[in-house]
Amino acid sequence: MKQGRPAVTTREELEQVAFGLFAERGFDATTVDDIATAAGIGRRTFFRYFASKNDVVWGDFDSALEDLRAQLAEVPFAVPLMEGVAAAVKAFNQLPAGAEEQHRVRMALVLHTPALQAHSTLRYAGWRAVIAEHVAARTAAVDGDFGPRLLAHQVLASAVGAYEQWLAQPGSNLDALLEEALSRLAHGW
Amino acid sequence: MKQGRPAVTTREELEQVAFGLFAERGFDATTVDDIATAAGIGRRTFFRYFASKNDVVWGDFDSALEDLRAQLAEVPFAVPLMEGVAAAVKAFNQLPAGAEEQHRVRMALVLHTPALQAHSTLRYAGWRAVIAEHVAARTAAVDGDFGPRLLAHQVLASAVGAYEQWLAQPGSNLDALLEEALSRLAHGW
DNA sequence: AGGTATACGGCACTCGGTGCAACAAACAAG
DNA sequence: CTTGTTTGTTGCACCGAGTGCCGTATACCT
Repeated sequence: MKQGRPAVTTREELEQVAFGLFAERGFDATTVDDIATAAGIGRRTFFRYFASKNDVVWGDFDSALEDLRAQLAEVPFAVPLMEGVAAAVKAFNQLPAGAEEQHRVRMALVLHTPALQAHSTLRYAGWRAVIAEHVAARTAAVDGDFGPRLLAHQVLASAVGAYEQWLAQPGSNLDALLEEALSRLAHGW
Repeated sequence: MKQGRPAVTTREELEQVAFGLFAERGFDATTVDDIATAAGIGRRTFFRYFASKNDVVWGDFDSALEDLRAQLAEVPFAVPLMEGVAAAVKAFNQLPAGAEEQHRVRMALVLHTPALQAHSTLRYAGWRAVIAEHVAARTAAVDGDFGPRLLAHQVLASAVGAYEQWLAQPGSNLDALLEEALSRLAHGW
């Protein structure tokens, strides 16, 4: 069944290697060549695993998005819109115990490195689309309506704001920050 | 008094040339060489006028930010926070009659071109900083407080959402969309 | 043993961006 | 008019990300 030459490494392994280098010399000072060499693969091969150097930092964000989509779909229809969204967003950002430190490093990279800050917008678009889709489905919005898109923007802004605060304040509680940010929003919806 | 070799062109002129090419072939298919050649300058010179190809699209955003800052500073202390912010944001996005079409083109580029979407985040950071600074000043927040940063994120999200809607719906009213988006937020603050 | 599917990775190229150094054009002072 | 100073232009060489092409390597299957 399993035909073809076996892959010589994995995204996870490359991620490990790359994060090591990023921690050492910083994201910008690490070239794709550095990563490839450190991982013992060809530079060209690196780009088979990740579409760009930026994408390394995001792990498999796409499957995480699928989880979010599933989370949202499971929310009972009786639950008020914002309540369900807030619950799903918080669940989305719940980390398995022990992964906290790693997640801090990852998010610090994303939020404090200009190149990654910029790139993040493209990833956020997919995230917003999941939220907007859910909102549209739950509010009987017609295509092109303002509501879903706007709410998705505002929810994302709340989440990013919460993350910034979480990173800026060591020891703070991400879940509580998300709750605070999203409950502010809820008043308007 | 006016010493030195005179500049051979201006940012505005380069902007004109560049927008012409962008309209013709699209942003990505236009190289910096194309712009420089079309403007009759050297490629290296282009980068004396704009730090990057992306920045061409933003005109002199920095001075616009200064206007926003001034707008906010002028808001009487008696005016409720969100009311003042909303007024300033709407004023910031008020266009001189006739400039509407040009502004649509500019914003469509920013919001619909991946490379520019990504870059926009870096510009937005400055914009958010202006808002956050104002909010901090008007709410007696101490440094590191969550409020100002979060509100800035949410206000920006509202504005971007409004712009997206404005672009998606020909004939829609940007000011009204901003009003709607920001009034939603106001309930939580 | 031969075929096929899949992954690796070198090569050459494009494009954005930068540091450096030479050159050009203005004005001012002698 | 010449010389110096200031400021702007531009070519050159280089770096790094990203891509298309293509030959090669390594698995499994018949």
